[in-house]
Amino acid sequence: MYRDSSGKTLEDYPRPSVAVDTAVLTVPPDEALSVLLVHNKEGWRLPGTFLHENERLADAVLRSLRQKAGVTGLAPRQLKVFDEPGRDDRGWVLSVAHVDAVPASRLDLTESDARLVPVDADELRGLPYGHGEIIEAAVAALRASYEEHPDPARLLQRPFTLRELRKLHEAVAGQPLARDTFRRLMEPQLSATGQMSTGRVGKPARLFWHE
Amino acid sequence: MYRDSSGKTLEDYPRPSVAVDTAVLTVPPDEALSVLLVHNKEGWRLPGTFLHENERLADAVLRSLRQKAGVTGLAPRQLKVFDEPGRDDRGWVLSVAHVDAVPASRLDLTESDARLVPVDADELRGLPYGHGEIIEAAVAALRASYEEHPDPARLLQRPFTLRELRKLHEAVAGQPLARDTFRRLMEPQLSATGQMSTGRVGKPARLFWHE
DNA sequence: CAAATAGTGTCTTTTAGACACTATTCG
DNA sequence: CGAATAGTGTCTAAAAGACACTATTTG
Repeated sequence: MYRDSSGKTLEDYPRPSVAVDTAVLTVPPDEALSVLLVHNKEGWRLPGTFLHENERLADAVLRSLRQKAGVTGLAPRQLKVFDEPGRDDRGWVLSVAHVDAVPASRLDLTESDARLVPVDADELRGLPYGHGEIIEAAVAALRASYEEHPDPARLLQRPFTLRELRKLHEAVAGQPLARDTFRRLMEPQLSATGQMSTGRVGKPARLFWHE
Repeated sequence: MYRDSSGKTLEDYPRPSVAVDTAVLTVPPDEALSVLLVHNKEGWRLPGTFLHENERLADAVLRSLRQKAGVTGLAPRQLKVFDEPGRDDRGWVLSVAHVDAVPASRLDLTESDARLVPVDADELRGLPYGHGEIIEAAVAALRASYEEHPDPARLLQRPFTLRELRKLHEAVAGQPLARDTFRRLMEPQLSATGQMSTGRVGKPARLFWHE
């Protein structure tokens, strides 16, 4: 047992509880970029949990998402630590905000108190515990990661046309993107599968994949 | 006192100790971008401290820097949380890494076990507790902030010539910068003071200030 | 055939980089 | 005067944006 110069151990000093809260972002088919909210006694909020003993923060995030949205296999990224004393009336609580993105098809919202809300909804401005601020930072982080790369969060699960990729980017960016500029930036980073899209109106498009 | 569904309070669950560690970056006159290290029983490391009860993380950073380098009035920025169990043999310790930048003239290294080390020194690669990784992230964050703006960390304390500003940017970037491109980017963001530099060889240069 | 979409080419504008030239000061 | 630095102009190359045109499919 480690003792400091006054003979005390770390356990003799007060310690905060540590929580994780996560903005899970997704793009449902033909819808806008949305964030996952869960319901508890106090209202709608980001999914979160308290850190267990000797658990990694990322593992606590995965545990909370498995329980609250039935989703697994994510790769959460830290955003920032919320440390205002008094922000949680249960006591001294630090919260480490995270962001992650997941294909909408992998979220199971059927039997849980969970739903998706578009990230520009007014409702999100008023969330307690700084959760609105977390969502803003999460959206900014996702937008930055999509700015230069085709699909860093792997939101597309199978080969896609340039149109499908552009529609995804437009949902993430929240604004339309020029077709030719988009193609010029993305095509060099993609590999053609050799197959073509079928079924819809218009000339069939090449299907691409990346990495 | 808040009690959960099993009647327990937050204090009944195990909690980690929380520390802060800070990479303090500076550019001494005519030297390279450097980081502040302090000495303790185990060797050289980044300055840090344990978070006190109900203290803000930024305040813990300021407290540790006041004690260990006699510097005040900084504005620390969070980088990331280190959470590997077992990273600290004193027990379960989370560490929140921070970065800050300060004019070299404001550091008091005379009577403390502290020194400045250039950020590209091999010695920094081997620091324990992920401190080498913190320094890399801190340098990247500082470089990103100087990429587009004249002096976001206020490392220049009085009016400066474009040459002085460029030398600062070259120290931060770790590489030479083209004179004309640099001027084209920075001059629109500066205000001329109307005064000129004196004393050195060459044509006197205009002195600028910003904000 | 009309509408919709894919694929490609080209022109213009903007920006970044390279370089050249003149101006002013110190030693 | 010569070296060093400031200030400005200009040419070129690269990138971004706008637009036009052809090709191929569905209904």
